[in-house]
Amino acid sequence: MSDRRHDADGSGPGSGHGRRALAARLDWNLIRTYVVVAQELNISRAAERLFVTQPAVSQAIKRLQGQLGYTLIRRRGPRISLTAAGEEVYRIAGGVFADVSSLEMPAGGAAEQIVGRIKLLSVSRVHSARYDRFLAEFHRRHPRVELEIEVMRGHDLLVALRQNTASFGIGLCRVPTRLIERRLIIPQRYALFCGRPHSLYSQAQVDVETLLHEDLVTFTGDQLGDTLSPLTLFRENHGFQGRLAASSSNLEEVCRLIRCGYGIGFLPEDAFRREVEVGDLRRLPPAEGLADVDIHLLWNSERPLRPAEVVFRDELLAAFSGA
DNA sequence: AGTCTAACTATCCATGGATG
DNA sequence: CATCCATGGATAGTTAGACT
Repeated sequence: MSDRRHDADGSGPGSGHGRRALAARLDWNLIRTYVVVAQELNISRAAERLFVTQPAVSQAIKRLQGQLGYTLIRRRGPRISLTAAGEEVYRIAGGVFADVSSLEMPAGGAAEQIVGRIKLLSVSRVHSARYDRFLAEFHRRHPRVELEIEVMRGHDLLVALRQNTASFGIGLCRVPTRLIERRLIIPQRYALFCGRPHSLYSQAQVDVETLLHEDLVTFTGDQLGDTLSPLTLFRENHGFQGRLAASSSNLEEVCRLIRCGYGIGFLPEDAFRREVEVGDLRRLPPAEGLADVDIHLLWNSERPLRPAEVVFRDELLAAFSGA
């Protein structure tokens, strides 16, 4: 959107004579779009990552080729591939984005004093005393590193990391995923809960058999069988037959629905201890919990990390290494 | 299945006239 | 002279349907 109508200098794309320098007329948004296409080698997937439709990406590539004056992508039946020029543009664009990223760190930052900004995407209710201790210690050691934390759904978090819009993610990533590096940091155990209005809340003795026919409150992700699928497996293995009474993709809302008596539901045990203590929730059997759904530190494997990000990652992983 | 094309809509922004 | 507002051109987006 940055350079509309400014090509109205009488020279069409690729016309050669009397036009402004490439750097002045190039629409950098098109480069960003192209980088995603080159990574995905699939226009539809690139469109998904960029939150636009497939034709929008197709047209953007055409415009970029028009501005550059040469072909970047060739079609082979239903597939696309990069031309030699396309490979070169991708290589150069990667360097440009790394350089632009480094602008976020003020020039001349003292070598011994790490300066910069870290944008962290996190799923809600990450509960870990060690994580809190790390954040406190990190701030004490690097007071000039600014930290921004944005809470979002697990799936959105992965999409945002692939788009390179944040430094790191703190979230679920059960299986290796394209473009995402992951390191386990916080093991998390899910257990069954019910709320105060639920009939089981005040029942003296509750066994697992009783639970099998209760209505369920679940994560939307659980229904889709993605990041929380160990819970789906558990549900199948134990033959839960209750109907789905309510669902949400947001942990807080799942907790609210359970608290309001919609049914029994799975929640991360440590994150909701407080609700149990104040009597809003009751922890149900089995005592050993249901499934482990671990929290990972996540980042884009193709992102060139800035100094503050390298320090953050290394110190976080060190803080979580060992028992 | 994946991509392209055509037709249409939405948005941005330069321009110019009206107004205080 | 500054500000506001209407207008119109250019561009980027969308959907629907055709093409490879």
